[in-house]
Amino acid sequence: MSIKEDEFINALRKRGYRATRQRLTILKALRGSSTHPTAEELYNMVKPQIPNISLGTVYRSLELFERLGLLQKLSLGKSPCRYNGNPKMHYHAICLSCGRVFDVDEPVPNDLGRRFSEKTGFKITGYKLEFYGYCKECLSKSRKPEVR
Amino acid sequence: MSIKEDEFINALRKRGYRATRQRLTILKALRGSSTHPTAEELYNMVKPQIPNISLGTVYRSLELFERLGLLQKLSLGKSPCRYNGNPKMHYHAICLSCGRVFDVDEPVPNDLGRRFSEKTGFKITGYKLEFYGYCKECLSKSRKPEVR
DNA sequence: TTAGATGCAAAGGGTTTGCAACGTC
DNA sequence: GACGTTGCAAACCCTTTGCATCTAA
Repeated sequence: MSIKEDEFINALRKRGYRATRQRLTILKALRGSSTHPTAEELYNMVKPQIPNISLGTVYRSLELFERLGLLQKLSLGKSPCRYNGNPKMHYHAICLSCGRVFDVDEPVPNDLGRRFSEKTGFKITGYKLEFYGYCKECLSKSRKPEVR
Repeated sequence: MSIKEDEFINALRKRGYRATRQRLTILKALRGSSTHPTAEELYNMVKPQIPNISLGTVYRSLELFERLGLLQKLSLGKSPCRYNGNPKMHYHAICLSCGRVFDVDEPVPNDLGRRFSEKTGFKITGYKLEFYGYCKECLSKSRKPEVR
């Protein structure tokens, strides 16, 4: 865990960013969470350790982490964005009816996007795969399922 | 084209929604556009034909179309959401530096998500695959590329 | 006829931002 | 000491919503 922390600190310094207590604490909270917390949830998770941290700092850190490829940002319908700091890439399935986010544990085609990258010179640092549809519960409840 | 329009009208009526001029016009504008317009861009595209249409109606229609699986909504960083009405599924590659959206014309693994669906009873109506990274131009310009 | 849809405009709220103070290097 | 970062709170602006009116069925 501390080895990873060093890696993170180096990754920041290498690019001229500072390894502040706020950033370290936020990333640790994100990594330690198996859910996909919102910015506000992270704010509350971090507050016991840094009581006067501000929500703005959380947003600024998350934006930086995204640019550094350290997390996945999930923009769901109306609800606030959720952040996935799990280094293991995985898919999500999002229910269009209740809005819940499900993890999908399926193998990832490992050459996904390689051809595009070679053809265009686009450097892929990450990807996001989201399935949309309706979860079991909503399907059984809905009187008018909007399913193709 | 008119056949497709009939299909759309039926899809709406079947579920108790009305086939209004606004909805038909908005969907046609979206289908006829190869870019991924924002709600406001669609609003301006439709305005010549329905001068007193409101932005709220555009948003409400787009939200309905999404629930019906007729479009793909793309939530990009800070910019407003973009809507992809191209019936042919495709991927996108989003540059984290300049924010541009590139279409990826690569074959889609056709059984993606099938296992998850069978296992969990989740009914998949669509999916979204986005690559993140840095486009050629930004890579060559950037003095401090934030690339892993 | 009547229930769903629209137009309008105001409200909403997640996210961003300016600036002075602070902390890292 | 210099400059990147934070805290605070106000501003932003995309998106949603309430309500009277309209219209598709």
